[in-house]
Amino acid sequence: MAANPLACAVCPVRDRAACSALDEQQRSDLTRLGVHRSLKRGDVLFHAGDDGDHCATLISGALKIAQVDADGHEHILALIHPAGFVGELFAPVAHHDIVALSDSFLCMFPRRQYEELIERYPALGRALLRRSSEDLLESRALMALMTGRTARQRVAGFLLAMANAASESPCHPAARFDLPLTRGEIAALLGLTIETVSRQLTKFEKVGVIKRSGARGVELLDPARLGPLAAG
Amino acid sequence: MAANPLACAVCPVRDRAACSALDEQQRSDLTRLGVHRSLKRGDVLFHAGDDGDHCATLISGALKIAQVDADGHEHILALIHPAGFVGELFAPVAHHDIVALSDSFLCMFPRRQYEELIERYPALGRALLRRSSEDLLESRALMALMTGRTARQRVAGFLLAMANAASESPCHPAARFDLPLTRGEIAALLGLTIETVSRQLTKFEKVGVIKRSGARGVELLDPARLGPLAAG
DNA sequence: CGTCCGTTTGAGCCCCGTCAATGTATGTGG
DNA sequence: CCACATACATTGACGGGGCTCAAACGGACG
Repeated sequence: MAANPLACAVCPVRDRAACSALDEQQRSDLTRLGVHRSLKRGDVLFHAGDDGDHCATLISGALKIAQVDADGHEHILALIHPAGFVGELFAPVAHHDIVALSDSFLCMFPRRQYEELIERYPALGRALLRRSSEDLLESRALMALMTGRTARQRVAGFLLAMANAASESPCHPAARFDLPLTRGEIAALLGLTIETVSRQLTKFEKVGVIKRSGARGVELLDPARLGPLAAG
Repeated sequence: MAANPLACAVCPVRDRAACSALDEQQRSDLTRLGVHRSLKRGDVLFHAGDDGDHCATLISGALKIAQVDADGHEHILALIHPAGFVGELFAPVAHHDIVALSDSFLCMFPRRQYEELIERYPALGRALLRRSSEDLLESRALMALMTGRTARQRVAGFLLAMANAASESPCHPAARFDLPLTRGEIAALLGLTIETVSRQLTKFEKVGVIKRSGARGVELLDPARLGPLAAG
């Protein structure tokens, strides 16, 4: 957890994050508000019930939006990727836990002052609206992935989604990547159990669709066959 | 499907919808753009793949955001209630089908001109951001309702959600209401089959938690017992 | 009265959750 | 360096909940 002056000039998400809607002059106002913060895997950024007095932009790494139900089981409601925005501008307290899935790096801002900047610079508000709309689409895609689909379809769909997220170009999936999630987290995301996820992965490996290296590494040997597995 | 001049003065959602962020003068600009439209149950407002050249505010009734998967099964991704906003401002084409669940009434706007109005009146953009954030929360609540829960828990949670939506005051559920969804639509929303939904409802009635009148009517005899059913 | 559409109910089976044991990687202390 | 502890992953056996297939029921409307 470190705090440094921001360095937008070399920021890897400077032209994808919400702040990219601002010009140099406007961004310097934002710079004065924000500080960097780094998280290690497992670190909690916000806790459900916390005062929602900060928000942030993810620069690198990955976060999960999670919730623990009455039975003590964790449900993962969404993943946040670099350039994503974190924080609830309109809720008095946080609804969910925000936890780092891998070592991560963020720009953090005091919420109140960030909101003032939205009023001062409408382009920032429009950029956030765009991000929010994209998050909504992604959330609905995740719902479609999970609703009324078998374990095989969910795991196949998840692998495709992770391959696309790992790739720089959004059109073609990466052939080889590391999962930022444990089996338990995959299960919590897909609404399955650890054992079922594990069994599906072994099945995929047995039929030659993927190859596992260690617990996290995945290589897509036959991406073309994964699509049909996810659909049918 | 009718088109009339707008009558904001008597609009039932005039202080909850996005346009409530505008003053009289600004709203009159919006009025010039929009027309009313009424839908009957089953009417399609937007089709997936359509040019996203219109957006709308729902005045009364209810809509579903739906998608048909490769197997031909419909998945319902979200419900839209009065004062809700419909349309994708940042996508070239519609991702989902938007269909009326019951007879509905909307304000429709050409998207391009609506976007211009957002640029001219930043308060409108902020209101939409707020709505979008709320939709996101709702979408994630629906995910939590469905993930890793039994059929009984899902149907119980669904009944509670519908009772709250049917009530005017969001705190207390309505004791008696009509479901705007068929069994098939409930199943498509909860990720179950028609048969399972039907069986759960008969079980609830047998143990005296609810009473059914016709296919659509539901009376909550013992709302206090429904919460635990949904949680545990 | 008859048709159509949605709902209800029943019978059987399979997928996936539960419980349990084993395997593997990493770190810690002697 | 090895023994040990911890955490995560894999694999197996078993049972139950929900999906599939199938039939009967009920209301709306001509």
